Amino acid sequence: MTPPMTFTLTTPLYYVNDRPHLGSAYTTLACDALARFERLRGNPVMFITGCDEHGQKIQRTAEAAGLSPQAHCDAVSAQFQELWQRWQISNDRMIRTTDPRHRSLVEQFFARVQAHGDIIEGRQQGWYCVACEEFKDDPHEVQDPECSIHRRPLEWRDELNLFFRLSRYQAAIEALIVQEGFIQPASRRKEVENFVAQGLRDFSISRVNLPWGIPVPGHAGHTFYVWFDALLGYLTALLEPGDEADLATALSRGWPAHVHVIGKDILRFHAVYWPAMLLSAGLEPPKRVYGHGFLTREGQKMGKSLGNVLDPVALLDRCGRDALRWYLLRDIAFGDDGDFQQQRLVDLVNNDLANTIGNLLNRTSSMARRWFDGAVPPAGATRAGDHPLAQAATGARDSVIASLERLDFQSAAQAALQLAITANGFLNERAPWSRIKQEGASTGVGEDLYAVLESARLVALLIAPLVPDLSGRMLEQLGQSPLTSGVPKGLLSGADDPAASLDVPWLERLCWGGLDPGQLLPEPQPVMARLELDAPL
RNA sequence: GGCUCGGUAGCUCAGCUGGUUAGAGCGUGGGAUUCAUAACCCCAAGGUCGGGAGUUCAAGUCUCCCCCGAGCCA
Repeated sequence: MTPPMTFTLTTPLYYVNDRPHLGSAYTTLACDALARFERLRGNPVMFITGCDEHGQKIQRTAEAAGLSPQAHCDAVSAQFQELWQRWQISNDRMIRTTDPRHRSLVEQFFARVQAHGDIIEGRQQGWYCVACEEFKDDPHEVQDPECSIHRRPLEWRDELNLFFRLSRYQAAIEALIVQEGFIQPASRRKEVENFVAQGLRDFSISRVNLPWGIPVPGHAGHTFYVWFDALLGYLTALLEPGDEADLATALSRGWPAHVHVIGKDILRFHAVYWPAMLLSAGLEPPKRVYGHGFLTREGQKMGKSLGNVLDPVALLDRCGRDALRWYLLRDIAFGDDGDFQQQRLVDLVNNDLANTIGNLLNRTSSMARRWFDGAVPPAGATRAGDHPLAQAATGARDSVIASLERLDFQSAAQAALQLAITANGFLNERAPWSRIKQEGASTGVGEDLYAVLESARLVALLIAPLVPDLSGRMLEQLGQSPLTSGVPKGLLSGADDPAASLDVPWLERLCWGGLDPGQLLPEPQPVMARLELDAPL
């Protein structure tokens, strides 16, 4: 048997121009759920996140703050690092493009592209937006043009640059992007197709007079354009801690990536420029690129000027990990734009997590303990797969897995939730609290409770990739061993010992009937507190 | 200016190739219940499906025009 291929997934490499915002947390969070899911089903995972630290914008921001660019990058990337720890993001890597090995890999990559004849010299003349780090083709205003996105003045540049011959990849990129599933969600594919159909033009990959960047070998005074070096961070990140900075080595550690998850704004770079660069260097393009939507807040764009930005750190302190993860993943269709609404957050967390799921476990465990010696009751025939709740559980499991495979966290969450709703309905229908008073009903009541406890166990397992903490607390209440979805490879005792093998694999545990009758149940404690927000976030 | 998506109950959205009284969740109102985190379960109200014209026996569902919003490209 061949070992399963490493599932490599990446977040954007966040630009360290400013402190992390909720959007970055949202993307990373979704990737974390996906990474956990893949680990749970037994695949080796390489979950990469990191920071993009070069470019003029960063240089200027650092200057404005009276810091060296490096000191500025150190400070901001430390904030990202800390944020991911607080959110318990299970990334395997956190790459910074100022990593010395990165520079070496960029040079090797550049050499390959150059050897392929895809680097030419040219004159770049035009209006440049430092905030976009991009040349603009045709500004509206003839005098004092400004960037339509950033509302900042454009700067006139006239310099000799190196160009990447993107135009040679017209056909290759066209063929790539029409592939079903390469660009996701499919609704965004057209946009890229239109762009490519207009004809790909060579783009400049170097800058002069910009010290804060990686020097271009053989071209004194030139540094690489950030968009040339940044995504190579994904390759650098593949290196093991002790590896030499060698491109071939990196490639052997999990390339191509299964999916680059990015915000919709940078889809073009990931779906067009980057694959072309990879092809030029003789490397495989990623299997898919997923451009997710953006978050607004109470219907409005978040921005410094409006003063309505949500600070991910403060948010976490106020609401907790489970609440935020659940709300963001369960209520917002990942591919679409979504609106962050405080009331909605509270409603869903309390309804879904505290009332429906948490209370289901609580009430059932309480009854089982009271009437069945503090333990899981005898299952009788309910342990067979034809019980109505067993059927519901199987459906929920299939749906969760299928949904997560297509990054549809919303459907996955709803499928798991539906199982809890069904179990609550079943409980009400059977009314064990009334039946237990009847003579000789104990066996039947026990079986009903078994079925519901078993459903709760499966709900706990199903929500593990989405809300691992809550999942863990539920399993604990059921006397079950914990899952290890969040353990990056490097932190496992044996490097070759995938998390899944530490105990019974997740997929096996997802089978009906796994709960052992007689298993002692701890004293019920609410697994999810209701969220009370007295003041606006 | 060109192109692409949206505009369906208070809110967020489902409604496939046109076909009986337009659906879900949340919110709201009511009922039932007591095992449980004032939780669970059941029921109800609420929409001239952005506007107009057209095709059709029949249109949120197709065609055209207009209005509004978002986005990509220029």
